[in-house]
Amino acid sequence: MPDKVPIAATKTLGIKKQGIIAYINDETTPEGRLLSSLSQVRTYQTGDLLLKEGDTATHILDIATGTVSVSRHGVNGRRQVLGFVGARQFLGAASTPRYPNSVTALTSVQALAYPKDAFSKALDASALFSQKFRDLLVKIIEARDDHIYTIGQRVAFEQIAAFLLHLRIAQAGSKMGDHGGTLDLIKLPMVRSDIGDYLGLTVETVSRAFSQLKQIGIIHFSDSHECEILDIDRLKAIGGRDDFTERRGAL
Amino acid sequence: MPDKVPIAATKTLGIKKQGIIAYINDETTPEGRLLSSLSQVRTYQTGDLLLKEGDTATHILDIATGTVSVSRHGVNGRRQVLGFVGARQFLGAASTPRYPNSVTALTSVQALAYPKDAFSKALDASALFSQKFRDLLVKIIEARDDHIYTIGQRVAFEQIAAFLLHLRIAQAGSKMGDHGGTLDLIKLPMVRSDIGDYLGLTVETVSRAFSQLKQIGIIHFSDSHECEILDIDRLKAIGGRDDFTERRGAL
DNA sequence: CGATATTTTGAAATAATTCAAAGGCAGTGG
DNA sequence: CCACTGCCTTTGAATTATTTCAAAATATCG
Repeated sequence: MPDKVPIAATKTLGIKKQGIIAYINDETTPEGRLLSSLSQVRTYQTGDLLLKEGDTATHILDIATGTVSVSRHGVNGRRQVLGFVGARQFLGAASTPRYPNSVTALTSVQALAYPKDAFSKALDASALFSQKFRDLLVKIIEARDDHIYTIGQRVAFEQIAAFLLHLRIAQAGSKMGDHGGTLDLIKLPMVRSDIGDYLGLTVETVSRAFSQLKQIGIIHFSDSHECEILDIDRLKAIGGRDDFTERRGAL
Repeated sequence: MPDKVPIAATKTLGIKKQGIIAYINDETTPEGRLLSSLSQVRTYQTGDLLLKEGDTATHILDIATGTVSVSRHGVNGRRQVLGFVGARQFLGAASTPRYPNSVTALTSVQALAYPKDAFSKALDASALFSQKFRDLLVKIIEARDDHIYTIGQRVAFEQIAAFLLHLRIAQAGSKMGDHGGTLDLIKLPMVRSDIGDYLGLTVETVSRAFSQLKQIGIIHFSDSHECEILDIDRLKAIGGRDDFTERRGAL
């Protein structure tokens, strides 16, 4: 019986539970099982490129552990970071034959790679999987809309506050079922220039905004990649869009 | 035989061909036909609200004629326009029970309203419809990414150029099969403050950017809502992100 | 045609960038 | 183990893009 289990599935048994695709994929259909068996585990180091904009789109990636940035490069050295993607989020959906964005590892990363064709077939084979995947896409759109609102309507100061609130929710989500606690200790795996490119600001402005929030006692940094929220209410007053509902999935 | 055709379908026969949903909906399935028959035509005047953020999400709207803006309102009078949506684009997808955005008519508008439940069922019933709809969602994400890049990385001057290029492609798309010509005569159904709220700029800055482009001979306005592109190459040099592939669908 | 809203332009104020430099932290090799 | 190197972060001062405030010109609507 062990020899009937596909190699990839065996290898990935531990990690699979962490991927959002594995979570929503319907393994009651033959295509669903096939998709599951065809996935491969890929590991990356900090700084590695998982996907490169312009490359032929062959796989859907499902982040199991670690964090990546999704970005797009302009002609003159400009770069826009479109999002930071962590566990239980996926990457690689494209309407064209090529990836529109680059994906870079901010930490060491374990990802599951699903071949695009098998992925499509599994979606076609299961209305439920299709439905859940569609829901993830809609949530990505809603997250992009939040981002657009932040960049378009808020000043630097508020953008940073909104960014922290956003990370807070994202990290609360990935901790679901965990030993609770530490909701207000935010990990920032990205460097300041990533944050700047995410918000359309310079590193200096990002740094100044953090300093401002520190100075008025709203946040505290033990080191520059770990932020403690001291006054969540005031932080929400500055950067809150009402609530920030939890959103999952990312592109 | 005529009495077997559903009333709504009869009434909407002329208009249906123009909606993107009718275009991609698979009427070979019973649910597909049902969806088609359940749609109703709605007409709006300039300024009317088609959907209001926070209202219960009951329908998917498919714009047949006219243009609308999709926007989100902040607490302190701020407003972010997320997109301008014209013929052959749809609205109303939401991951929550309520619409996340408001939709306002910029011109008189004819739209087809599909009940959400019937819409979901039709998607479940047809893998092809589901696939095409998924593709529209991915294209919306890609359009949002273009928008984020524009707001985050470009200066006012370039944003306006990019905006014009974007409209140009959108309008070229909706003219497909038309008597050709006039690709470089851009209609601007929205007012300057809509453009400002779309790009995160003030009306004054928008106006100044247009004036700048006029002065260097790149564009010309016959009236403030009709822009002629005189030098497309220079416009692309300023606001072009490489290409701007044609994108369809919108949220 | 008059009244109202939109667009444009100007001048002053401000937020953010650019340029510049110092301080902190991590990794490498003597 | 410490010092050196390189990168990241922070802070300061000058510059610039955009906003704000204000008013005139133009278009729109009843």
